[in-house]
Amino acid sequence: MTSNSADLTELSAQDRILQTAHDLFYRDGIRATGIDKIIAESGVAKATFYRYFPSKNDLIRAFLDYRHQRWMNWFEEALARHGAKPGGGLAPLLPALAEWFQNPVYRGCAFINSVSELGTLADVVEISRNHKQDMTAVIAQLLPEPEQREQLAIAVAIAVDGAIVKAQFENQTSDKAETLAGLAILLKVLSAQKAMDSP
Amino acid sequence: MTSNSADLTELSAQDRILQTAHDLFYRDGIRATGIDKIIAESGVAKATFYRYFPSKNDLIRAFLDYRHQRWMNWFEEALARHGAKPGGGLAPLLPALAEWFQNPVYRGCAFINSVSELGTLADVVEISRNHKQDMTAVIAQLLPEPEQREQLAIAVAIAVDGAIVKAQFENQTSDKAETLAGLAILLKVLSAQKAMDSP
DNA sequence: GTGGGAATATAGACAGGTCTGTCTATGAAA
DNA sequence: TTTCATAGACAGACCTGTCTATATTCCCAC
Repeated sequence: MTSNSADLTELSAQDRILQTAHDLFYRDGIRATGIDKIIAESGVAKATFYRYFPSKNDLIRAFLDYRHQRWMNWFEEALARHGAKPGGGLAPLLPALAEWFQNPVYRGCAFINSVSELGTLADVVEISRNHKQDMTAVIAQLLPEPEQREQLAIAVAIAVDGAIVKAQFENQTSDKAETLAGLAILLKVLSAQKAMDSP
Repeated sequence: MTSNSADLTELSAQDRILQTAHDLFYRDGIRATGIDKIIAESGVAKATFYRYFPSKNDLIRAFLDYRHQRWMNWFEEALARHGAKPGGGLAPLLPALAEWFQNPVYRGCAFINSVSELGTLADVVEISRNHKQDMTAVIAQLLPEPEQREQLAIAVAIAVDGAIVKAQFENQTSDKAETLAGLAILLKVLSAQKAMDSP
């Protein structure tokens, strides 16, 4: 999920804007990033910017959609890399998330950040809610038991979101050990949930 | 934890500013709230504002300290109201948090929101980290086992933070049933953790 | 080959709004 | 008189969005 800003030259103007906005919005915050900065760093003219994104709010929505796509792709790919199979259990979650948390550009979940920052915009909240639902659906695929799978997936997603937040509070250069240890406990007890409930 | 804006008349100018800022920052966001709006709603003059808060950043820090105090007081009081005793277990957590999540002005955790919005300000992150440590310490008091109490408290705090975030994504007027059900599962399995580990 | 038009792009001036912070003038209470 | 307060003008920075002028490339017709 690294963004290679050096590769902007081969992209269309629209993609350059979107990728630059993605990086700056994620790093510094949406409101903290003026459109002139995006324009300067993506190397487009103002008229081009407004051709593709008629307003900043349009760009914000595009950013969230783009982020959703990228993140979901990464999430599923990282889980698979760590051995995920349908119904195979929660084990791949921890190393996959560790990968993300330990990325030097990590600054939490773009959707949580956006709702925090722009919670008064209904479509930001809607997009973010949908993102979390999709994340929860992927987690549900990991769970072995069809019974109460949805409920358990929600509980796991809550644990994941909590870890995402806590990792954001840890020093950026740290290995997020405390967060990962706490999440490990949660995933362990949630995995053991079925053993307890099985007759 | 209701703020009664109608009671501002009996407060000092400084407290009026602080309380007004608290309400507006929490409701709309810090950057979304200009100082002129705080000034207008607290009924002070600009010179008075700057007498007590030499810059907006000073006000933000004061807001976070004030919020910390208020929230921690509420948290401990709500747990006690729901039957909390040292070592008495996690049961009071769910109703206490339900109380908060179901408050019509609920908009998540001010500290999570602030880090999301202003993550580039080091002292905002520091204050927020300290807040979470204090919250975790209160949670630790609920746990019965001295062994691994710190680790378990961290896991519980992660679950709580996840629920805080998810409740913010639910519709503001809803009863946050999905979040509370998910959190209930987490607290149940975490509470059962000791039973599993005890010989 | 040349010229013209269309499409897309660049650089950036400009208007108007919002924001933070500085400051003046005045008023009220002790 | 001192202290603390009010109302609000003002400067400068930043922001979003509108618009002008210009440049480049491609395609087509002559």
